[in-house]
Amino acid sequence: MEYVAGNLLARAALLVRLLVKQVPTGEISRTEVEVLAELAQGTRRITELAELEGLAQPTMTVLVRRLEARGWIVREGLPDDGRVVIVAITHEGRAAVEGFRAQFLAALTSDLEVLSDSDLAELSRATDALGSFVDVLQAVPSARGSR
Amino acid sequence: MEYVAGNLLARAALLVRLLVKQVPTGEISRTEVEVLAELAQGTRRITELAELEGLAQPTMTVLVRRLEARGWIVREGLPDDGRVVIVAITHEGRAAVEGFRAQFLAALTSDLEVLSDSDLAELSRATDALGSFVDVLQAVPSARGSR
DNA sequence: AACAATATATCGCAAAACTATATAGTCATC
DNA sequence: GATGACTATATAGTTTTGCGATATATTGTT
Repeated sequence: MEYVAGNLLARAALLVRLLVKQVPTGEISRTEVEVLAELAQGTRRITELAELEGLAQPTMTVLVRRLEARGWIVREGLPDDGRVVIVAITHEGRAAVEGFRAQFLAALTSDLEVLSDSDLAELSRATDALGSFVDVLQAVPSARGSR
Repeated sequence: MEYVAGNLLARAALLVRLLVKQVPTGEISRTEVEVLAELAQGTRRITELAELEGLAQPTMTVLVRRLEARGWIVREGLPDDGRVVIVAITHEGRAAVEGFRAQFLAALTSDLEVLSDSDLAELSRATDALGSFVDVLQAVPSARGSR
């Protein structure tokens, strides 16, 4: 447990920086891709998105506005409740996510090729493990009100 | 390979944001901790540090200056070469890293406790895998000149 | 109707990183 | 041993990305 606590964050953060550096990110920011990827699984409210991504609500409002301007998402109202904004991904949005992934894969291929099969398998497992842990963190409201 | 390329970055980045959010970072920034942790393994030049951390050299210059002001590192010249700055961690610097880790562990414990033993073991493996991959990325100079 | 609560939007600001460039020191060559 | 190319670090200015505080609009409650 000490091991994980002492090293996971640092390594994950460093990994992110190094990976980002490899790819000429282009038109779309990392956070934007993540939001789009989240939306690819279904519509969300602004606040919901913010919580899932670990961002403040005002940040998400602005981000969503940007995505809308580029035609990657649409904002719909909820008939029952005029305050709510439902965000849904568009076809163009899905295409943008796919495009980013393809570009990223291309840029990363040279790095991944260096790895042995077992290293790659290990990295794949690690990807799963991170996903599970993210789910845990998203589930635990921690210092927020418990919804 | 597509799986890793498509998901690793997004999950790692999200994990970082969620984890950071859990800890009242306090006096020291994440990047600072990482640099100190790197220096705990031995002295480095400014440029070397920047490359290892995936940051631009001017960013590292400023960062190192901040760390020096707090007494966490010292800057030494190289007798042979007056241009070079050798950065070394101090006892206080090591203590700062330890302090951060302890604080981080405390904040994270509630999250890690939720996990089963096997999940935790998996996360530990993931931490290793990330470390290895980071090593690979640091070794491949990619779009830079090959030193 | 008045008031509290909720969802989103706006505003101003701060941190952290970047690019471009300046400065200072070294090395090679003449 | 002076000159110019090269290298290591520093400085300046800007951009990006996020935040907190607060405003606005809508809903629910008494």
